[in-house]
Amino acid sequence: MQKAVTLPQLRVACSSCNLRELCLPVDLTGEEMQRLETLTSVKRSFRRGDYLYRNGSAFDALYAVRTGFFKTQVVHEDGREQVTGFQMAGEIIGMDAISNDAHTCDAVALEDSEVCELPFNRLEALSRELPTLQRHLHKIMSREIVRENGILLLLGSMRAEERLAAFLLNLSQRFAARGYSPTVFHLRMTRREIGNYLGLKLETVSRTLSHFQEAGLISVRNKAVEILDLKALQSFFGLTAKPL
Amino acid sequence: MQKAVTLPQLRVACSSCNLRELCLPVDLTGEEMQRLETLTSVKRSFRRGDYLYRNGSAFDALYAVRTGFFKTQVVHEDGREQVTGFQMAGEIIGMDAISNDAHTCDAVALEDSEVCELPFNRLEALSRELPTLQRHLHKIMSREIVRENGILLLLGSMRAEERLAAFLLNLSQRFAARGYSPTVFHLRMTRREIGNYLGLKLETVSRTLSHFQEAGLISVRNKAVEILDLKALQSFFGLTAKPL
DNA sequence: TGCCGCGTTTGATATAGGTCAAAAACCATG
DNA sequence: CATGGTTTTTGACCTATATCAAACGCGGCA
Repeated sequence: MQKAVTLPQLRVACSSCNLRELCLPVDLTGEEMQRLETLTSVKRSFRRGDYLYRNGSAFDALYAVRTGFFKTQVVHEDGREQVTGFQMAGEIIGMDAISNDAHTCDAVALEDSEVCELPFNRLEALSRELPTLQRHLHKIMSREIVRENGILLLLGSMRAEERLAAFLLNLSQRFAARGYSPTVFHLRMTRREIGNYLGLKLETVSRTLSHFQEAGLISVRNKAVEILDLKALQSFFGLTAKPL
Repeated sequence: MQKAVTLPQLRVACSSCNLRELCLPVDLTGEEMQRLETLTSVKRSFRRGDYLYRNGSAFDALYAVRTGFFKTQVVHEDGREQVTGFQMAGEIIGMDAISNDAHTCDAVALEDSEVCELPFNRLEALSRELPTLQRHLHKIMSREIVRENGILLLLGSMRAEERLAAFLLNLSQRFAARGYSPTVFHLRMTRREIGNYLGLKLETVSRTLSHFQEAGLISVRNKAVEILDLKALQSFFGLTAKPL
């Protein structure tokens, strides 16, 4: 395999980025657009397993995933870890760090990935100039709060099967939003990571996926997943939460 | 008991509020302080059980708790509820609503309470003028994300005793920060609400509190709690997570 | 090509916490 | 201060998921 070349820091203007629709979909006039040009950001590459940041790292930027996949996790002092999310292209991470000027969790690449670094001071300054950008930034943070509320519901009151169904459906939607198949995709994370995220042990994840397969809801072979009966999976996690 | 008088909407300036240190502790120059005067907000009162907002309510303001206690909860379509937090004086709620221009959870008063309404448009406009206020607003939202990360850790990987210990210690700290006793306080919520928040059944909450009491860590009598051995409770939730 | 190690699957068994139930304590109300 | 409804406690029992263990399979590397 080709060795990674350490690229000279590549500067990219958000205004001309093809992920902008997902990442910063702000509606700007021509003049405002020019100001957005000033928000150029550095692109950085990561190999699988690399840390984008760690608990305690100094905070100076948010990161937009350009390609690849990350997980974020909080680490308890006794060593226990909790995966708090899986992030894919167009999603923004690092907002946990604003409150303390230091990151409070780890972000790890699950596959070779690239991110855009969005210097936060610059982002704040620009959002003082562009109210629509300001509002968008607020929305992104709010969305993260809502996302976590949803996981709380999962962890606090759903059974293993419901958690897995919700997890698969969520991935499905996000792939679809990026133009990929909502029914056929590859899991980038291990059973252990899925389990950790969902508050389950890896064996339970494996067993539950097998149950889904036996029931004809999905087909799994290692990391390759195909959703065969989307409706059934939805009803599963929704109103009709019956055991298989 | 005296009937609630429906007060004429009382306008309060944040700049002269005695909770400002907790709520909006921004360091402003004299001139900036004058601008903060323009952020006057309406004070509203609630009886126990009243809703401050509901899932679906239109969004136009954040709320700062002035007195009393609230809980926030998300409601799943099948009716299941998940308490996502308990809020006390100086804490700000409603940020979930920014992403959709509508609230995505309920906020319910757990006792007679008052809030300050902070019109979000005004807050945004002012934070464009006052970078320190802007940064503070971002910190508040970030803090909420960090808080939820912590609960994810609780729900995803801690045992019942650890969850309860963490819960009590968290309340203790927050009371202390407001000048109340960190060891003697009244729970404003029921065992069911605590359980719901922590992903446990009310019986488990009750039993676990009884265990703590038998072990001499706390004394509980209904809603009255006294923490007798703070260190032990801490070590409990921290490194030495041994069953009693 | 064959080997090694990690990830996954599956089974057998254990257990934390859930469920069901009943009694006791508490609180608001008339 | 008697009353009825809600909250809490406690006990007995049950179940979903964890734990422990073994076998399998796939992917990377020599």
